[in-house]
Amino acid sequence: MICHIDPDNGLPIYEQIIRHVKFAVANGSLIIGEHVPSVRELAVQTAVNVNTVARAYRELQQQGVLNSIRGTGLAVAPAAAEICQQDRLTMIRQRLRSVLKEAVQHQISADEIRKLVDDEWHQLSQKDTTD
Amino acid sequence: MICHIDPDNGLPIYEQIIRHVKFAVANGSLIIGEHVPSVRELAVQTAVNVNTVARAYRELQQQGVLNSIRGTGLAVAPAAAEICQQDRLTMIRQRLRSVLKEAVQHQISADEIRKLVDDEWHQLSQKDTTD
DNA sequence: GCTACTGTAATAGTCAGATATTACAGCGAC
DNA sequence: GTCGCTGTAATATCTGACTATTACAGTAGC
Repeated sequence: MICHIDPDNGLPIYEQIIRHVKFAVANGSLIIGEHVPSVRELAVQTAVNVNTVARAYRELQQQGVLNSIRGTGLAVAPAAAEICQQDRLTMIRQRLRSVLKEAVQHQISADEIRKLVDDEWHQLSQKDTTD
Repeated sequence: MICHIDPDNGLPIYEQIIRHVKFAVANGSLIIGEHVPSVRELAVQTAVNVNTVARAYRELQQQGVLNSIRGTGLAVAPAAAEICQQDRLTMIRQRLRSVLKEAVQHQISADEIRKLVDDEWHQLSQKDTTD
């Protein structure tokens, strides 16, 4: 599992890890029963502290996405796929709503928003394929 | 000037105030030379600490949006309109980009995003008119 | 049983954002 | 000059996010 952390996207690091795992499960990069990277491994990989990864994993357990097998690691829970697929668009939707709320409040027009979205989307998806 | 603060939109309060003022100048709610609410007044109005408002106003001065007339208050600077109109879409664009970046990274399709945007925009603009 | 790996937890420290409180200097009106 | 407003600044305190470090218990492989 490859996990990019973006320090200035507004979300705390542990929250980004949670979302990464959920998205990975949702799109099949992580299969039920599969082990996620160990806290120490992911901590090194993302240049983040062990506790931060542990916190993310702890919350993922509480949400039923991961199962802990002490001494062995953490595996994707049976119910994870359903949970994560349901969350997939909701996670994006919530952040999107917050941005659009600001736009509406300040009389940005629907046309301007659509233009911004298309514009940014285009740039990002190009950048993504060239990475 | 009416200023809504949303504690859970990810942006710090002082940043939200800065943006509010800029948007207000950009769309003509605040005219050049006009006084913004005093730090104490806005602090009470938004249920926020005086220091937080002061910090926002300080940054707005540094950016050339406000002029301080000590003992009298803070007025919208002559250059403000131009600055704020240029910033108007950029402020939205930056937040939008961060959300879309996450979406692209996790294989959300362009169609899904457009649907989300239209959907959320529709709901928000309805809510906005009924407020 | 030893080693090496797991997760988990406690502790202490740093940093940014925000609060509460107090104080001070400048302007304007009376 | 005094009163009431303005911005500005310093202080202490709180919280959440994050880091660094250490420690401990469980599992697997040898």
